[in-house]
Order: sequence, then structure tokens, then C-alpha cells
Amino acid sequence: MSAAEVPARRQTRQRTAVLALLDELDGFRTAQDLHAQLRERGDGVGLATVYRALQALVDDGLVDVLRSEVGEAAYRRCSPVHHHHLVCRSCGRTVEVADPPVERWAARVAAEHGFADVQHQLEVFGTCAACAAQR
Amino acid sequence: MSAAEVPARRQTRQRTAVLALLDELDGFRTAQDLHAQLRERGDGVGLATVYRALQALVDDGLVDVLRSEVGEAAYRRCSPVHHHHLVCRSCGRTVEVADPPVERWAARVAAEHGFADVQHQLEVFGTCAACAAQR
DNA sequence: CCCGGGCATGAGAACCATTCTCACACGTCC
DNA sequence: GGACGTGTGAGAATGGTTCTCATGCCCGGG
Repeated sequence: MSAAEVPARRQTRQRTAVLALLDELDGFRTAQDLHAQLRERGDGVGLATVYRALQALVDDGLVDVLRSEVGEAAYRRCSPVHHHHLVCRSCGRTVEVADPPVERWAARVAAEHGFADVQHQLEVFGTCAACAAQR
Repeated sequence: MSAAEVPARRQTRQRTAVLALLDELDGFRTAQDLHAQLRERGDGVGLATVYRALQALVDDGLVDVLRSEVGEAAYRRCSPVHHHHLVCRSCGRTVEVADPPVERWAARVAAEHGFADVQHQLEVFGTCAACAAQR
């Protein structure tokens, strides 16, 4: 009844490349985007493999996912502790932020309406200083 | 420089049917789902038309959209004032809730990091009392 | 160091929600 | 009532994501 045992992920060139690329970038990127960048730099990796690697990283809690307005998934290397995001809608640059108050608020509101197993999702979008300056 | 004038939406059987169905339901439903229900009850409406009608309603602020985990869009008749949602992840039943504190919090955090044109999105998911009882 | 089982990979097909196309229908205004 | 122009609908097109399956390679055991 403990945590699920690790499914023994194999260490392959492809998975290493995906994680390394995510470590370099500091914003949310789509799988297609990551795949293109890997291809450009010569690290040939199949698109399907990129998706599988990202899925595995998400399952392991090393990466966060976000859905864009148009429904595409965007991925980013994130810290494993609970946090929210402040995302630049122009360049994708992201800052992790914590908000203790909203945690309690969500729990209280849910309880008031009889909801259990509560989860919440909070993201803030804006234009970062750099992007605002150059327009 | 005033608000954009209304594009003069025509009142058709199809649009009326879509809005009427949304008024009956009190949870987020996908376009596919709504299309199937309309078809069942005899109100034949094309799938493309359902999408167009929903898009128009969203533009008019009469309907809210939410992206499911798998990326599908879900729609719900909502009040025009700013609010967040408490959604049952089992049956889709939804309660509109307000959270003034988070509005100020978002603005402050964004300002601290130099972000402008701030928007935020906050949704709470859980299992409603009814669904929790029957399992 | 060598083998073998089995997960990982990759090219392309399959999937599926959503949007587009375009000829035709019908609301709206005169 | 009639013309104009938007709305409709069936099916094709789009595009992100997942699946298929034959082949590749990681890794533990001998």
C-alpha cells in the first residue's frame, strides 16, 4: 500500500536529450516545439518518443503541463513542490509562485458545497517586462 | 471608440435550440455531447453549427469554456459577472463561486515580477456529495 | 564480457476534436 | 413579396496526439 514502485525507467539517449533541453529552457513549450529544436541541434528523436518521454516525466512529477487556449499541451521543467505559474503570454517565460491562501480558500469553498477530493488549478497570465518593452 | 457593435446575430432554430439545451443543463458539456443530445431529442442540428453557435455564445459572454484534461472544450451557460468554478469531476455539476482575494493577489504577484495585462484562471475540481454517496 | 528478455524507439497510420468549404436555405430589412 | 447576406450542413481537411509493430538497445544474469 506504499507509493507505486518505480516502473524502472531506462536511461536512453532520447530521454536524456528531452530532459536536458527542458532544463535549458525556462518557459512552457509544446511537444512539437521541443521536437523541432531537438531535430535542429542534431539530436534526432522521433516525435512519438518525445511525447512518451514527456508523459513519463509528467508522471514522475519532474515536469508540469499546461493547456493553451487552442488545446495544445505545453511542458516545462518544474520543482516538485506544489506551486502555481505566472506565465508570459508572449514569450512563455514562467515564474513559479506559491499562494498559501488559495489552498485554504479552495478547501473551504469546496466543503461548503459538499465537495470532496478537492484539487485546484490556478494560473496567471500576463506580459513580462521584456516583452512589454519591445512593443 | 465605444464597444464593438453587435454583429446582428440572426435568431435561428438551431441557435435557439443550443442555448435552450444549455439552460436546462447545469454542468460543463462538450460540443460533441450537446450535439448528440440535440440529435436524440429530434432537434437535428449539424455538428459544425453547434460549434459555431457555441463560439458565438462565448463571444457574447453568455457561455463559459473549460478545457478538460484531454484537451476537449466543455461549455456551460454562466452568469456574465466574473467568477470561478467548483466542478464535480464525476458528473460535471458546477457551482459558480467568487473569490475577491485572489484577484488582488494575482495583481500583486504579477506586479512584483514586472508582468502587465494580467489575467488569471482558477478552477476547483472535486467530487460532489451526490457522486461521493453512490460509490 | 557475452546473452537474452523486454522495454524503448521511430515512421507512418490511426484517431478525434475542431475548423473549413461551398452550395443551398432562410431570416431580415425594405 | 423579394433581394441580400448570413446561417446551415455534409463531408473534407486540419493538426495535435496516440497507436502499431517491427526493430533496437539497455541492463541484469551468467
